[in-house]
Amino acid sequence: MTGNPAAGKRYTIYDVAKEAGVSPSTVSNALNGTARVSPKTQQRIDQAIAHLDYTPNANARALRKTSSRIIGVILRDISSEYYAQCVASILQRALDEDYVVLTSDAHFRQDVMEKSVAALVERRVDGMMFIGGHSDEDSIRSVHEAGIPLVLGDRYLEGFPCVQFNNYDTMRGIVHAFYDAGYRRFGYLGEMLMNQQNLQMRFGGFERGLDECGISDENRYISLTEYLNVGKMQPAYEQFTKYLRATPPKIRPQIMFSSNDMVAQGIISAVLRSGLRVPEDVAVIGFDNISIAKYCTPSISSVEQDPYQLGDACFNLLMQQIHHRETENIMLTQRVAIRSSAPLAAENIERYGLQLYEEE
Amino acid sequence: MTGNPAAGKRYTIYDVAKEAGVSPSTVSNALNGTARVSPKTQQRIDQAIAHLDYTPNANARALRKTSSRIIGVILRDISSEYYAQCVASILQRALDEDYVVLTSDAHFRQDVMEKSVAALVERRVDGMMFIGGHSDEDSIRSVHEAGIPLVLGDRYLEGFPCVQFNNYDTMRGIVHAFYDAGYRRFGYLGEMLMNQQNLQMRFGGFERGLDECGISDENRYISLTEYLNVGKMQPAYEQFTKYLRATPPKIRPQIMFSSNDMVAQGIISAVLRSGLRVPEDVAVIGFDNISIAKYCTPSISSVEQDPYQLGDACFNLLMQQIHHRETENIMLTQRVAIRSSAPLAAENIERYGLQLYEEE
DNA sequence: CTGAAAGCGCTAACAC
DNA sequence: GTGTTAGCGCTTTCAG
Repeated sequence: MTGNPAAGKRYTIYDVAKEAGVSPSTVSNALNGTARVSPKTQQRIDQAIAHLDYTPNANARALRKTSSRIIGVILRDISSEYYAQCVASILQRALDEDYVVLTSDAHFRQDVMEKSVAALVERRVDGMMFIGGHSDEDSIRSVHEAGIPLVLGDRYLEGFPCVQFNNYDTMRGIVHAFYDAGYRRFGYLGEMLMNQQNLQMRFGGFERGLDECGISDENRYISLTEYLNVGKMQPAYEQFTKYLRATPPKIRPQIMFSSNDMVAQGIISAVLRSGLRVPEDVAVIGFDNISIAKYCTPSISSVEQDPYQLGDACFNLLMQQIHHRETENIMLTQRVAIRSSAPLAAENIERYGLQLYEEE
Repeated sequence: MTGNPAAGKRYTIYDVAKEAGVSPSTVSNALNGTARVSPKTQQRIDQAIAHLDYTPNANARALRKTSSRIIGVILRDISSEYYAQCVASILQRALDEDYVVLTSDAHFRQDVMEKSVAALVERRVDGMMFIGGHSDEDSIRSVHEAGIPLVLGDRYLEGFPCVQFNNYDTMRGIVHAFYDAGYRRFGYLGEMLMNQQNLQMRFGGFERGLDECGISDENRYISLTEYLNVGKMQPAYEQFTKYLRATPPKIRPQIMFSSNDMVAQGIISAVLRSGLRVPEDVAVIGFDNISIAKYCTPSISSVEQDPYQLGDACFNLLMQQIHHRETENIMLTQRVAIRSSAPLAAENIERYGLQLYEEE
């Protein structure tokens, strides 16, 4: 709090050393615990630091050391509750471990992704996390080739450390569970799969389940639309409204699966505003279990995949990578939240090895 | 793409200089456009850079220059769609302007806030943004005293550059509008106001409106609860369910105002699950206009305050601060999205100078 | 336990 | 147009 130098200008370790009557290296040692410092000296240094309101310059430190203690996080799209919560957990872990986080949002664009990656490389981040990515393999490979530790979150790419959810098994199990409960016509509405590996797994599990249950093509309504990559509810709403209008009741799916809760809500909305009922006419199940899902009318059945757990696991894995420890990919377990939009008995869920999400 | 040095180790400007047969300063000039470089030399340098896959070290640059081209963003709580979207717009602007963003989430805690601020100061950020803060005046003042440019977003603090929304006028106007439409008993459910200036303004405008309309105390139901600072829907739901059970119909509010859409949905949920109707028995109006609001059943009337506009304005203001230009505080205009949970004729809204949010 | 000196990678004077 | 050199603030040998 003592008078600072001109704006921007701050005191250096030399100023502290002079004030404390020791050498800069001793101050450095005291600051970092690099070598023992006598209690007396320590105290004088502490006083000087407090007196000058000295703050070490982390950029200078990063320049000198091999590590910057910066990690970079690149998201496919930060502007959803789900990924925001994931980031929140990463930020917390980082703060605890004295890392600082450079965040970047590619919002689905390859060029933005490349520029973001370049910026992080220039800052000499100690490691990077790619969360929920999309058609950006080149960027990832280039980071890897530059020798920068990296981790992929909520996706999988051969040869890279990953944290994934068990999308395939979950979807497959849910299909079986609803089949057992008497459902015979199934629908899916979601984004184009393209390079989104997590969505591919979901859809793969879905189809596998249908195959195993002997559901024929005419009893499947499948719509993968690129519009959903941008907006969520509006396109889902419009698309499904149109579909309902054009399709006789006997043909339309008894249950709709969707790629996230926003899309699910769009579908529900379409059903209700078309004068039909959820779940009696069409049941709907979402993904992500966003916080509002429980309170919607009807409440939305959803697949929960804990974003905090995701962030946490990514952080752990990245730390291991940075410290050159052996790592194994992490598979996190999704849980099924059964609510009004697609009701089901708990035992139906658990029979297929799925975990039930219990409301608090 | 040529073989990199050992992991982490990268080529320097000297390597590029040697490869191109020029001096480091020429490379620097070529890189930064600091001085004219002959086309031939430029080309040789470009080749060398490409050949070595050279990336400048931004930390070294930051050490040497007066600016780090890092900005710090500290959020009260990043884990909501609203603030995530605000961050998204900041990230985009930053990328365009060649800044890099260190993000921090205080999640309402003073100690976390302090540690975050310290970390950003160590990195010598060129400026900081405090978005949606809370009881952290000391941190802000200390940053200011350290001579670091800063901006406050979605809040106001005397003496600091701020970007705010017109909370007071909006709330006041809405009260009048609903009064005109015949409503006589008003309620408010939200977080404790404490140091949250934006909430204080909202509540202040609310009370002012009621006073002007001559609404007596017994026709006001006001609940400011600290539980809402943590969860949103669950506590709102529980609280309002309890309230409804304990309160005779003639006394309960005809319209409930709430501090955000999550709370609004909690209230709506409580009303519906108590066997009452929205809006016939209790109308409900939220805040933030999150993307799902339009698609809930009933759709939620809400006050829209564009998070992208907020982020953008904060970024602009911070740039001005950094470049020592004169700045004026920015007041952004909220818009009222009228939907089923609290219907109202458009002219009622516009009569009080409020802007109507038109659905796309 | 403490100090002197070199150097991390870059830019900015200032020569040429 | 280009090169030489010093130094940003720190850590790290290596002596003492």
